[in-house]
Amino acid sequence: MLEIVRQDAEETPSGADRVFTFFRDRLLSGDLKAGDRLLGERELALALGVSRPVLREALRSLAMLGLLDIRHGRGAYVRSADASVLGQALTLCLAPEPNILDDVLQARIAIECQAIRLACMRAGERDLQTIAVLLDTLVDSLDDPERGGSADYDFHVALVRASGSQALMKIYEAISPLLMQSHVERRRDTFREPAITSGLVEAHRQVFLALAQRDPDEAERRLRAHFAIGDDLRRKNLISTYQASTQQTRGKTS
Amino acid sequence: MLEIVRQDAEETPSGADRVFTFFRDRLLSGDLKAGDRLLGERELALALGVSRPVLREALRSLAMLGLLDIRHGRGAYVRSADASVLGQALTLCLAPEPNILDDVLQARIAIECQAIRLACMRAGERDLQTIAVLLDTLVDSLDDPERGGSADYDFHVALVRASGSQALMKIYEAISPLLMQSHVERRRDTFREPAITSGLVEAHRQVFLALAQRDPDEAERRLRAHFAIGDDLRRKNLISTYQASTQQTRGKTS
DNA sequence: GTCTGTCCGTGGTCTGACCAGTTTAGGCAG
DNA sequence: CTGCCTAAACTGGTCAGACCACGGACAGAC
Repeated sequence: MLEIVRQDAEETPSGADRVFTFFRDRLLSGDLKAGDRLLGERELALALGVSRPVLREALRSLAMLGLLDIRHGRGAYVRSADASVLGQALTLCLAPEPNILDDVLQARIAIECQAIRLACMRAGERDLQTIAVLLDTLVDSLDDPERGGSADYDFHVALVRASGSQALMKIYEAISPLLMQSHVERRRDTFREPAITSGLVEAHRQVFLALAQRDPDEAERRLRAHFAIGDDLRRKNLISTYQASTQQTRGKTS
Repeated sequence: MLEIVRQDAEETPSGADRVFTFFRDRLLSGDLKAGDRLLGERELALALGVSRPVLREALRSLAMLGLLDIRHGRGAYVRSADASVLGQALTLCLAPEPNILDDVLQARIAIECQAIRLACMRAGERDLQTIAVLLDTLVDSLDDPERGGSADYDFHVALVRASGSQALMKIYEAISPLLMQSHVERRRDTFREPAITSGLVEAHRQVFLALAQRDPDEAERRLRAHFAIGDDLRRKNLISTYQASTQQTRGKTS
């Protein structure tokens, strides 16, 4: 059957907005797939009945949202959905709030705890193998804060990915940039103490073990214990910082 | 051969992008607060050294991201961060994925379970009172799918809010529109059966009780049980649908 | 055959004008 | 003097046409 799309005159849909929603809906419905190339700006403007500046405003907005990849001299291409935009949006939303770092950490715990429960039920053998490899990497890179932090992050990402939930994964990716902010420096301050790092590895191993045994409750408990340790560490670090124990002057007491 | 010194020493920051990031950073740093009014387009264009179309592209992009509220004849005003953009972005990101509804439900469970744990520790008396009131509302609106669904939603939102975590709250708001899609119809199909609805209320009550007693583990367990019931319901509904039990033909078996 | 330079199509920008809502200030009537 | 009503001066919204800058493709020279 033939459906005539009528862009009826609502209340001031305002040209650029019309074009914007036009393309957004095309993207949502799947008419436009990632990699598709759009027509030239002049042709599009003509086809949609708007001037080029207006068309450009809409296109630019779509590009800002990460939906389009506009390249000078090449053209505009549809880009696959990207979580980075999500992250930016989240950052903007949380910008005015204080104590965002701790808050985002709570979101992280939320996602991971649910993810590992799902993973216990749905993770495949390859998922477990991947995580096991990352666990080894974690052990191998204990003395390197850079690589160690990266391995740590990869481990947790693999955990979330093993849940098989795209929604959890996307949200996790979205909060990752916020997470990074505090993660690296925190690790930089603690990696030197062997008791801590070895405990860290042990915590990861226990989480993995519970996952491999497909025990959701146990896995979540281990994971929460792992986070609790980090929380303790952070608290102690805070205390020692404010106690003016100037013996370790490497950190900035900002 | 006069060599004219060009001011753009960078690598194609591309006018509109410069303006965009300029304002975005101002918003992030707090230089621009919600409610502030921007200068006129002509003045801004002059001040930033770009033409009006370029300035407009940037402004329009910011408006699309929900950061600005541009009104014809009035001017451009800074808008407080809104979770609706987050929701849109998430929708866009998850659009190409199948089974988004179930996935988003997993995210919801993740957020709520962590939220209630935090709530057990941080909820104030007024938070508990609010939730108690909503619980009563829930009881009072058992026979109305519209009001009942709304009360249900409000109850869970209050739960998350009681966690005191803005990050959890924002993410919850972001996934809410996705949640709504499946929530209303699901409830419409089940509200008639008294056993279910009464069980539903009981589940909510138990969650609240555990929260009031500040017992994180118990609260999470109750909450998970509550979700598990919904899951069971959905599964049974699915089964009965595919068993061609045509006695209830209101639902489309798309 | 490869390299290179020119050409063409693309997005990027500018200018200047005009249209359309919104506010406001001034003038006119009471 | 007070009140309303109109018109001017904002504001953003749109348009047209032109030109610049970048990238790739083709054709010519080596």
